[in-house]
Amino acid sequence: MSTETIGEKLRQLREQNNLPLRKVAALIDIDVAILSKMERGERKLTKEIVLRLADTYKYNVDELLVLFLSERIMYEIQDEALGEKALKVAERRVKYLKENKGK
Amino acid sequence: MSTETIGEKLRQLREQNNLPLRKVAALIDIDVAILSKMERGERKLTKEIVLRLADTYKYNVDELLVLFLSERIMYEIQDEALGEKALKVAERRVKYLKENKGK
DNA sequence: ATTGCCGTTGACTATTTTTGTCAAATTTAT
DNA sequence: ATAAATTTGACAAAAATAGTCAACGGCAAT
Repeated sequence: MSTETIGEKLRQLREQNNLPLRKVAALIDIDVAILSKMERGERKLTKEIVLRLADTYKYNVDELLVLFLSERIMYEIQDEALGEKALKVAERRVKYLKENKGK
Repeated sequence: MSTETIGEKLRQLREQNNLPLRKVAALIDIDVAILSKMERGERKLTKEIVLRLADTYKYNVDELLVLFLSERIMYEIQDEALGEKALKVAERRVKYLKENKGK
């Protein structure tokens, strides 16, 4: 199962491409320090950065985005006893909205 | 199905208790304007406020918290095509973490 | 029409969180 | 050892959030 964080995944991709932080940071136009922190989960990623990295590594964007979003979701319910219930409710509500989209 | 927002739910509860914003705001120690905005979804609620309101209205805390959390979750994936997938992945990951809690 | 009560709105400030920049320190590889 | 790569922390800038306040509008009763 995909138990890795998106940061770990991104570092893995970078290493597979044999690219140093320095180069990737230059390519996607952010500071090396920030990229380093993002890979290690010390800084939050943004959707924009994820997109640029997917492009840089030529990797499946959707897979990365799902990982990215799921992590943001998990962040919202961290340490919450009712987290799982909230997730289920959110799912039902999203589905409901979709069915009745546009009213 | 619970299709209402937590703001709507809270307003409903307040009205059922025949309490004016003014009084509830005083009870939970926030400004009337803020409470008004929270009930209408113009301002985000905080967990703390939800707890105080549940207490004020003597209403099921967990139900309100789940509603509150699910809304925060939905906020994270709003307009995201991959939202539902991300929710499912988040669920699986949360379960995984739970099973291996404490490592 | 005035008073009183309730809720809404917007402008403003303060506070907190997030983001960006940089250089020094540490680690890793050659 | 030295050079490249990465990590770390301090600091400033910017953005998001939260709080305060007063004016405004609706409505009912008189």
